[in-house]
Amino acid sequence: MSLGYAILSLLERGEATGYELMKQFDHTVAAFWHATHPQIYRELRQLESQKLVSHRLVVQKHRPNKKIFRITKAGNTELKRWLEEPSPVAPQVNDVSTLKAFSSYLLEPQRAMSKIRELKSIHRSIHEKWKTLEQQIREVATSKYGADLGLYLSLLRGLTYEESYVRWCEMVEEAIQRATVKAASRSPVRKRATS
Amino acid sequence: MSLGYAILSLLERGEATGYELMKQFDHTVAAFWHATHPQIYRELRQLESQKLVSHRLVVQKHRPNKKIFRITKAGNTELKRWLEEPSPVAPQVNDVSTLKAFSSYLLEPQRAMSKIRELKSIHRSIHEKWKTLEQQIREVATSKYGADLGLYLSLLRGLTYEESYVRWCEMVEEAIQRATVKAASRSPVRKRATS
DNA sequence: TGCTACATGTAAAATGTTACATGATTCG
DNA sequence: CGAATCATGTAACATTTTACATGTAGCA
Repeated sequence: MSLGYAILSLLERGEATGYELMKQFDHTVAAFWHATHPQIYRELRQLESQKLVSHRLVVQKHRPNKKIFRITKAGNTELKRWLEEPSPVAPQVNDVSTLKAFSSYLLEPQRAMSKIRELKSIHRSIHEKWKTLEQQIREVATSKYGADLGLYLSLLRGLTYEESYVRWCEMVEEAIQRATVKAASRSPVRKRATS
Repeated sequence: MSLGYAILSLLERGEATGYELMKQFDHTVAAFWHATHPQIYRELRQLESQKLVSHRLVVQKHRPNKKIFRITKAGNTELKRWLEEPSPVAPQVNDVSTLKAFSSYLLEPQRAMSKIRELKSIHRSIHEKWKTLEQQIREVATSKYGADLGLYLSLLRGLTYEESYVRWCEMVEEAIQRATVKAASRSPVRKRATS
């Protein structure tokens, strides 16, 4: 129940509604976790049944009431226990773009090339976003050992991940170039590149 | 049904049994896709019902019979169509180790430090494995535009991914160091580091 | 004799996504 | 006046993981 621990990790930093947790997944911790709201509401109910979180109801006029969740003492203990436990080494898996690269030889080289350039520009801009954020919080986050440092560390993962994605795109471009140039240079007087 | 396309991508390179596909997921294309055998058998049945793959039965004595699957013409067409279609940009998500780093401030700095070093050594050795493989196939794979190039490109993704993971671990070590040293230097005559 | 590899599958549980459903407020 | 945001949830569906189940062959 990793999602449960993700929620506990957020609630450890302060109480929140399901809706707020959802937004945190989409923004703050997007670098390493994603969850949709039905998932979150379901998991919150489960965590509550295990007494790892509790909630209080805030009655609102002219708006639906909200349930503000907080982590319990038991939840805090469980979170710490889980931190100590060894994590399974999950290899990088199920990346659709890499899967497409695997079969990209079925496309014309020029087509494959333009696809990879599109992908590069997307990841380059995500990388820029992380970079900006990193610069903004670096000083404060690394000035003391606490929650901000944790946020900073996970943000760094987003940064290095996107960096590696851009780097990969560049290597793919080079490799395609090399493969097509080499192939062409072996038959200099050709009519069509692929036949 | 991305798993379906992963299977079609493998079968495009040659026929295989469900068992062989499973092994390919675990070894050859482990850099970007993972699937368990119940998943593969189910997906093969589904692909067959859509006429994207077909199979022939090979009767074996003293062993269970095997079904050798191959991609159909329709499957090949569908694979090419899918390659052209734009992929959703999936951000890097649901990494348990990064999630733990997010809450690592709950552990003693020394404990967090030793955890990240363990993680680094694991990813360093995976990285080495990809690096060796890359060097072995680079020349052949980039000498012509074909299936080997595709394999090479996806392997490069595994390489850059693990590289970025190791780099991240190093940055985490540095950041923890900085945060604890800074905190300590603000109270030079201390009895305990954390109190 | 016990472990690994071969080879296939089912069943159940857990997890994740998409669509449906409600209703007020704020911004342009 | 329409779109986005706030705030909650359900229902149905799809996907993924784990455990169960079977049986042979080869190796140490």
